[in-house]
Amino acid sequence: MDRRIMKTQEALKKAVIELMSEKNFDEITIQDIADRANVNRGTIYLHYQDKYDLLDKLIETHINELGEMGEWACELEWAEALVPYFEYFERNYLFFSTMLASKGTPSSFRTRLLSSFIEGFKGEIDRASDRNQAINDDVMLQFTGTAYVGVIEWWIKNGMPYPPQEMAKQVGALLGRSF
Amino acid sequence: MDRRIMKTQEALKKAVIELMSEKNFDEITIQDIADRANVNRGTIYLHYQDKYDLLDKLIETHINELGEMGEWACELEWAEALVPYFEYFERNYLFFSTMLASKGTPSSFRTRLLSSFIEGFKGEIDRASDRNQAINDDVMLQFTGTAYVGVIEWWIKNGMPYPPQEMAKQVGALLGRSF
DNA sequence: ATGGATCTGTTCATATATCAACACAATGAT
DNA sequence: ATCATTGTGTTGATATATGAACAGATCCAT
Repeated sequence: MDRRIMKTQEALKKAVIELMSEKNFDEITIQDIADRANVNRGTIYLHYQDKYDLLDKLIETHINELGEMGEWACELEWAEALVPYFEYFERNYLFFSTMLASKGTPSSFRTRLLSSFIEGFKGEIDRASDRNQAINDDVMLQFTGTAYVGVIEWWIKNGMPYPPQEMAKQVGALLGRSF
Repeated sequence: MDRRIMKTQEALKKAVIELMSEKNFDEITIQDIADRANVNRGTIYLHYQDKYDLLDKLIETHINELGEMGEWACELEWAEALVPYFEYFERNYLFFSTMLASKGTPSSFRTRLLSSFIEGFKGEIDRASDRNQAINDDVMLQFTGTAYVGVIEWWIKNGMPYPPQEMAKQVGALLGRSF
């Protein structure tokens, strides 16, 4: 991909995140975004339909990156496999805290995140032993998925009180217990 | 000036400063700068002759900005007039510390800075009273100029042990005493 | 010294970003 | 209601940045 495209899109996404942490998404104008990103207003339309599309693509980008990390980290123990995730959350703190906090966010981010996790969890259920015999996939996935999202949400909103490694270890233990 | 030019040049200058704080100027390659600035190698030649020209313009930019601050701040007491200067040094800490530290820097930055200050000091000498009767302009300017540069150099190299306001007050008092 | 590898400075065709201008919609104050 | 203001999305001409390729220079190990 052309360097200019990357730079422009990065700047735009960063700008939206920053602005959303300052005011409601509705009151953010295209010109605001352009100014913050130091980009011509028209340039935005070369990449996105409108500000909703921009927000959408921004979210999608992160969901996708999380998804790809999953494939990469399979074949690992939970406690280890989770480390890159929590590091990712930490690295993109402003994004996650904004998206999880912002009320006016269209297309609830939390919901999309949950779906993504549930999708990733499929195939992790231990059907070898019979301890999960009485538990439906639906129930299992919903249980672990919401649990996972919930801890992340708490961790982010509370300013990441523990380091990513620690979180990975503890949440990893709990997930391992559930599946 | 076109936004793209500004962004590119900013990125390039930032890249040079960073790289110079890591290795000797001689061993910095054009490709290094391009990579660090996330810019095509050829783009550099659209703005500068070579890396020496880039470094030169970088220094010139700061010298000029300092010069313009002088005109703006005249008609003020020294202690107040110096505040924006020290704030400027603080804001561009990496630049000044690198330029003052780097041995391999061609066209000694310290010398250019001194000339600039001496130029700015002209006209500040108190000829109204007769306490400076026996002192030549040359001597006065060289004295105060090197003193000023010296304190700045010390302040920067020692990690700015006092806040800019404090430095402005103290150095302001000393300069006022001299002129 | 010789050859391979890296760096330099330049060129070209092409892609992207810019600015200014436009018509139109939405908003808000009088 | 109306008018001025602000925001939106689009267009066209132009400026700048890009990547690839080139020839020559410099460096370095053999």
